[in-house]
Amino acid sequence: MTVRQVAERAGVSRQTVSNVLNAPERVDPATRARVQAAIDVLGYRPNRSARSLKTRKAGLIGYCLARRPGLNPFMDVFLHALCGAVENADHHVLLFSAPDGEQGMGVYGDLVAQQAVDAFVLSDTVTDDPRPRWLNERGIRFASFGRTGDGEPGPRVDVDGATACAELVAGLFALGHRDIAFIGWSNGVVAGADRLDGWRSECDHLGLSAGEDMVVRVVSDLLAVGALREVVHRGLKVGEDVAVTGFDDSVLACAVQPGLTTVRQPIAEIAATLVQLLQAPVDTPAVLLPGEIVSRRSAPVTTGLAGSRGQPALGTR
Amino acid sequence: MTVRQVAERAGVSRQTVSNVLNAPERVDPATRARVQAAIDVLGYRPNRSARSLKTRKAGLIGYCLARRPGLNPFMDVFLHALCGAVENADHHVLLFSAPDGEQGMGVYGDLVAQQAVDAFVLSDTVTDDPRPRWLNERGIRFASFGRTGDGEPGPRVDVDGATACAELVAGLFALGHRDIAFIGWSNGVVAGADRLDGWRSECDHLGLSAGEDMVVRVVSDLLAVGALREVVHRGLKVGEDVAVTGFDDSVLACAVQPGLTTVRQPIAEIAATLVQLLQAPVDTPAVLLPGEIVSRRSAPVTTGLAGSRGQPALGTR
DNA sequence: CGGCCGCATTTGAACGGTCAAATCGCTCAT
DNA sequence: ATGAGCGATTTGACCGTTCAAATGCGGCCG
Repeated sequence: MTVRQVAERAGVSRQTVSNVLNAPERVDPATRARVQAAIDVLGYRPNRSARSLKTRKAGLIGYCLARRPGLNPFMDVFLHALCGAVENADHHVLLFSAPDGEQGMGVYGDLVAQQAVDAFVLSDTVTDDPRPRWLNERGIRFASFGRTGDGEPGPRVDVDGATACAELVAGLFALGHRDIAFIGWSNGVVAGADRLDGWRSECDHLGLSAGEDMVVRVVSDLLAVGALREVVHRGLKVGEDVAVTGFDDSVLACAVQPGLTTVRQPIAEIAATLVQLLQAPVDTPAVLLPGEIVSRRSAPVTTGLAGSRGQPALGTR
Repeated sequence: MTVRQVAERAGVSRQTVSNVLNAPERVDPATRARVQAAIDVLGYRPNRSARSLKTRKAGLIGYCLARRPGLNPFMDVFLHALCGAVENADHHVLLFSAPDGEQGMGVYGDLVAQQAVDAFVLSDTVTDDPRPRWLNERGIRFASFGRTGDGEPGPRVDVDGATACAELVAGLFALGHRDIAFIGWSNGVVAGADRLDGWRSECDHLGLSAGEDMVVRVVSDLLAVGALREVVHRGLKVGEDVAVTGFDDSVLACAVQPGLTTVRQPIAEIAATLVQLLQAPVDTPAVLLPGEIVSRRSAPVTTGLAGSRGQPALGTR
């Protein structure tokens, strides 16, 4: 099924069919309807390869899967959102894998050289991630999801961890807690630096201690579950004696007992923004989206915002 | 960077360059080396669109994301494995989403009509999943991962749930348990029917009761976690009074306390097999791969197989 | 010495679109 | 009546690769 066959059936030339699809306003409404009818009858769909060859656009966005599967329970839902957002732009997501660090860049480069993808979406970025710089140096379009170092080039979007953490601290304060510690990843990891900042500034604001002795560096659901378990182990009541909060709203958060209060990431917006940013200039400032605090029993904060009650923990009817 | 430029630099014709890449044996070793050198120097990578256009192969395998993100904790690691297996065949994975049921098939059809993908890998199949039949009727290549109804056409691969469940029952029996129930999904869901069979036959074999009153229909980690929690709630000791096993070896399995004994799915083999099966005739019988029992504290079975000890539960050093 | 075979390599055409420029048919002003 | 102007449509060329057929070139045989 080609453009010629449609053209023949509609009694027009191939270019007119092409125009109906790509620039309908150039075609006379009557002709347009006739061509559209032919397209519908024949079930014609333009060949992607042929179109790509001429337009020099693949219609695909590359996404590299994290090297450590299973570690990011958030990835599943993120991919889903990304896929949807990309499809809204009449593109698709091409998955691939690559070695860690600098040497993995060859794969990125090859994909572009082969014209297999038009741009990349980066996530799971690490400290000194070579990707933003490498891609930028070669003029390859991309957009990052969170967690890149501040100096890194390229448009990026992230959840406003600072504000969300500050709100969590305020919420815990309102519950009567006065000793609020911060457990995060090891010092080198970029992720969560802003969360630490948010915790610290709100603690300062409320006159609470926020020294290094209070920083153990868990701001992820995975780490929070570990903390939660330790609290139980010591015979303390979670949500009363000790409140625990996470950061992700993964399945884990509602799977554990008691349900974990976390910050839900506005994934759909994140994905949509990423797709927009693929068109944006490299020097576009980072877009920060607000996270939504989801209150569960591990720290029954009230956020004052409507509709922020999370799904109940699993298994409790 | 085109095949012509490489040809010119190597002092040969374009076709010879093409042959070096696609049929090296047809080219004289000396010429081949010269061309290869030119390719390396120039960093030439063949244009995928142009190649696709001529060969009528997209070099992409379509994979539809499950409509319910977050429900399948296994998906993350599966996608990773699939991606790797597909890349070994010099292809890539194209992600897409589609509405449930019959109406979603339009998306599958369009992708093929556009020549955007060569074949599909199906997973997350449901009862009366229209996809195998629909694709088969149109001669579209695909391979399914588990859980299709028995009558469905097309090659498929699955984990041998029957054998794995039988082994679990035997392991529990050896631990002294005599009342072994089966909790599974609701009756309609295809998934786990074989697991139920395995449980039943081994119970019969050991002279244990396996009537309908013992069937509650959890053979997934998610369900197992619920069961586990209920046991704790009733003040019973998991792993001693009551043993609980799951089926997936998801992150959940080692995140809960005590760690959950489950069946690890041989994901890499599954993915590799799926890719192989894409070339196989539609009437290829289903490939069953053995699952590996991972013993944790929720049911400390000994399987007699070496190396089947799972990662320790999270947080226990 | 001419013709034939086989291997290595080259040439022409085609894959299915889209871009850019050309053409067509009308209207309207000169 | 002529031609400029304009919108709608068509034609020619090209994107980069591979297939199929053609060509060139030795060696071998008769």
